[in-house]
Amino acid sequence: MTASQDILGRDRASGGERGLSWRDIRDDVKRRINERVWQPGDLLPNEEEMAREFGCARATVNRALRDLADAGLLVRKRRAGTRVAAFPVSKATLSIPILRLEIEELGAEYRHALLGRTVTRPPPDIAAELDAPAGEPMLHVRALHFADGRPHVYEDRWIDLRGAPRARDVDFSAKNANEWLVQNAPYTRGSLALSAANASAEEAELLRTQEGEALFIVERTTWSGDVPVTRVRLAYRPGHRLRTHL
Amino acid sequence: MTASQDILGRDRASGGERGLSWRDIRDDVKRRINERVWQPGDLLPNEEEMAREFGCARATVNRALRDLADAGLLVRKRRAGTRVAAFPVSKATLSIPILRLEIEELGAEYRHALLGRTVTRPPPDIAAELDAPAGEPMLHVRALHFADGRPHVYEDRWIDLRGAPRARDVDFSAKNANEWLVQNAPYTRGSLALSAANASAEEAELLRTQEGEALFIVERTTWSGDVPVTRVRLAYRPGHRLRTHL
DNA sequence: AAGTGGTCTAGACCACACC
DNA sequence: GTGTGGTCTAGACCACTTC
Repeated sequence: MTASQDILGRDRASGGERGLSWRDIRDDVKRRINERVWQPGDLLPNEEEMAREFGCARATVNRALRDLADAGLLVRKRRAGTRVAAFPVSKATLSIPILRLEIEELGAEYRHALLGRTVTRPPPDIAAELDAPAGEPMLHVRALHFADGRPHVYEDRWIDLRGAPRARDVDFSAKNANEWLVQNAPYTRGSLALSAANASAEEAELLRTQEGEALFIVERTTWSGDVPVTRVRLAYRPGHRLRTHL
Repeated sequence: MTASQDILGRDRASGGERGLSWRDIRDDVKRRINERVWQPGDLLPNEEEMAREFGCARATVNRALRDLADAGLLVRKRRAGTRVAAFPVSKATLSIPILRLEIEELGAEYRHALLGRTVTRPPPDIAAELDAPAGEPMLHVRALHFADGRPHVYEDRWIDLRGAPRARDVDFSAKNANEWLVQNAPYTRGSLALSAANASAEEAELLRTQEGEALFIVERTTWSGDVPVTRVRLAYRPGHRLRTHL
């Protein structure tokens, strides 16, 4: 049996069947981009050629390059080939767990308080955001979520009873609306907006801070097909950071 | 030639080779979860069985289920099988382009102004965040980015000259630091934090707003291996929203 | 020990974009 | 038309986890 080396310098028996893993290839391509062997805008060899160079199947190269393209490092087009992105876009994935888990993962004790529950017509901006008829009454739920007894998030939520009819009969003082909806009102699409806002007098009092303090705001709206499900505005206590890695 | 129907009710010629696409399978599984055929926590059939049901190769089922697991809808473990996530985590992908493109995509004209460029020792919190020696001098760059002549973002950036040595000789009044670094100082890992802060007097003046206004803050730190590259704090003008979909 | 997902292979055809 | 990535297949072996 003769021995050979693949492009990464690994010894491979010539009779060996299994080549490099797609992670190996991904990492090597990433390295070449970082070391500027392939510069922004450069055209990479096609998949077949890379498969030959790496000594693996084309599907393996495809998996590796697809991964890098998903990460924003490569731009792939049929016929045009694969290029290093001219401006590699940082893509960060925000995982947004239910509030209880978010707080418990901080090592804090979770508690919530229902502040209000009414069925009423939402203000026009809320109805418009949900693409709902203006006159449609919705369930309006307001709650405060605590971490170790301190107010952590103020939740202001509108629930469309057509998208989540069973919500009408749920006791949201026992099970919070956030958690109930995640498990019982699946959505097919949603929008998310992150911003900053000065605390109103009411928000300041609830979050035990001063009026005007900068609050981190998360607004989420979800639909099931074309039917609105829910729209929520979360106001976090001052100093809160949403962290992730790149 | 006889005809049969696959599980989705499509007619398939019995001699036909090609089954459903992984997207078809993904969508059908997603539909069953939304319609609560499979409920949170439920165990799904294994890949081989699903491949038989769908009339496709196991690899195709794998691709579909892997996609749903990446999206947070399924939890997959070897030997234990595939389950519907008990608390489907919303995962949102934030694409963070360079500031010029972000502004141009709003349909606005981009311009930037260099406010300052010095080589000095960073304050302790910056050095700590970067895991850099406290005494190490860094390049400190401050700039304002305009959209249609209005201040849009205030950028306060520290550049570690060990991670990006060539930055010392770049004219950041011609090419902004954000763009230059993206193309010339690749990183292997980074952290991102989103928060809210009240505008300082200086920030208010630069962004042409009032002191105390709530500003949306993005802080990004990147390293190349263990070497710090850069740390930037972006303060957006009041009202800015970072949007994405779920 | 056994069952599950994870991955790789070799080959094939397809879809799209550019010519 | 032609070249590229996109996907599917059938089979195989592996890695991990639970039994």
